[in-house]
Amino acid sequence: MPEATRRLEARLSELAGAPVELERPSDPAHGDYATNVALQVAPASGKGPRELAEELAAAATGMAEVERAEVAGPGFVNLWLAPSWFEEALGEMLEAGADYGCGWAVPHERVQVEMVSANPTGPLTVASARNGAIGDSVARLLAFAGHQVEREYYYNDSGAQVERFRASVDAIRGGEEPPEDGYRGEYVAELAREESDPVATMLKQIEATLERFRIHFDSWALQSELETRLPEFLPKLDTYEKDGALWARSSAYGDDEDRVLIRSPEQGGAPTYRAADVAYLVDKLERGFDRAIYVLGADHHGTRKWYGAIARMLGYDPERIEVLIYQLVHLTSGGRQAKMSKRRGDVVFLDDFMDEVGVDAARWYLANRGPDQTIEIDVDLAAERSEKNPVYYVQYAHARIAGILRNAGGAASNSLLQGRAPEPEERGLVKRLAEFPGIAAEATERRGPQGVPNYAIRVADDFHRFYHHHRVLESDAQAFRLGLCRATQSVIARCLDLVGVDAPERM
RNA sequence: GCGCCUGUAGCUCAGGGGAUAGAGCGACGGCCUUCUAAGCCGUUGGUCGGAGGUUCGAAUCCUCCCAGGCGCACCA
Repeated sequence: MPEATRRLEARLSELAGAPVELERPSDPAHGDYATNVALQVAPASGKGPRELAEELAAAATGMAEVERAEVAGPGFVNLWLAPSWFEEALGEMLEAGADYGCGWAVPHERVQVEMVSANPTGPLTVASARNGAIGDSVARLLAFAGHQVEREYYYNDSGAQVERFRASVDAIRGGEEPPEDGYRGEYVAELAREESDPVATMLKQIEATLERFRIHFDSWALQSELETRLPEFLPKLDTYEKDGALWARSSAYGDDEDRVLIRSPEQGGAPTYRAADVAYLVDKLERGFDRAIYVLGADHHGTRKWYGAIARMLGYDPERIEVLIYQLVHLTSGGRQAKMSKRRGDVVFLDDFMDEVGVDAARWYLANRGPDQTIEIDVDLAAERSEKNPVYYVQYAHARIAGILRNAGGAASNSLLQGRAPEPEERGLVKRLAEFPGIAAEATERRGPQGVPNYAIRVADDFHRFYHHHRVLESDAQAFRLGLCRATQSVIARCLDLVGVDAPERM
């Protein structure tokens, strides 16, 4: 929020005796900013809301940033901003440049975001892609907010699934069919033709796919390695034996049920995945992360409370553990639906999806929707490289601005109106850009990136409208409009970057 | 049966207490000798699943009901 707005809010808050949050009304007839504070405070003050609103409006009229103030409806105060507000706000953005809206978080934390973490038993699917798109965008938002962020991939290289996978490859190598509960598909046959360890090959392939998807991992954690540290942690847990197995009494610490840590002898006596979870959680926290975020698909939501429970059991502050759940993804093409399951032939792999729609559209469509929504992506629309596709609409605004700036050569850009009143399209655009820090902060705190791309569409709307109505170069307002272009370009580039989409100079 | 998520325009979805509920796609109609028409402008289209409740004010918060998705392993 611009400093000028903060000043306004502070002074109005003092007058009203309650915190004022200026909001942007949807109807332009209601001014540039509005506040409902009179409605909220009136019951306690003994005055009528209209009367209070009148007092606030009268006081606001005298403020330098305010051109005009009105009372409307049951007691809203509507404000129209003075030219000086637009100059100051744009000036702030230009001064901040690419850093506009960053670094607001206090205190800065060390945060680990663990994401994707798919078993290395097959290529990544679109379901894992949503995990990555959300996790990576949240990581980017956290870093933008000022936190120190590390991305980690945790892979299971020692459980029953991996053994089944290896057995399937070995079977084909021996000229047999994979076992009934094994893995099939083209990629299994391909791995069987190579000599290398299929798990290692899969991991390499997964990393390459993720790099292509623009997710870079700082570290990779192995389940087998963490399991070796179990003897260190098991005695610290609240456990009991039942039916020959060792159980964690997690239900006493907020989990829905108790979980088996060590299988009974009849089941092989090996540690479960849950046991490795314990070692991993301690490992994360002991490595010094203030916060550890797990990104899990809805099919794992049953274990959501487990992580907090073991933190509590081991005496750590459970607030340091966060579990982000996202719902499933369906793809449609020509009205038909593809279901994703790694063991069947009709899966949609992330690489195929990127081939089909491009990396930009893939990232866009997977970050575009709230994590709580089960989403359906129309592959045909996502693949369309045209005006129908919002991702290109936004990129086009960026490229258009790049074109103007190229044509401008080194012409001066600033935030000075030189006594001119800003045009409606200029007002709209500056106000829109002023929303950006709030949008980024809200997306970060909600751990949901979807607000960013949706906001970027609004910025592109406002820019295209401004562009259509006003000339930038060789106009009387050239320097101001070039400044506006620069600020817009930088906000669009940042929005796209936060969801892992490129901002092209030309299209 | 229990738990989590969801139900908003024909379709896919924004919307996390405010004024007349928005966008994209779809459908229909205008605008290119001017910095990129991947653009702009307009029309069409909604009992916000239902019923109660809280509030000056509810798509938004609470309760119940209905419908759908996902879980409820000594798989992960």
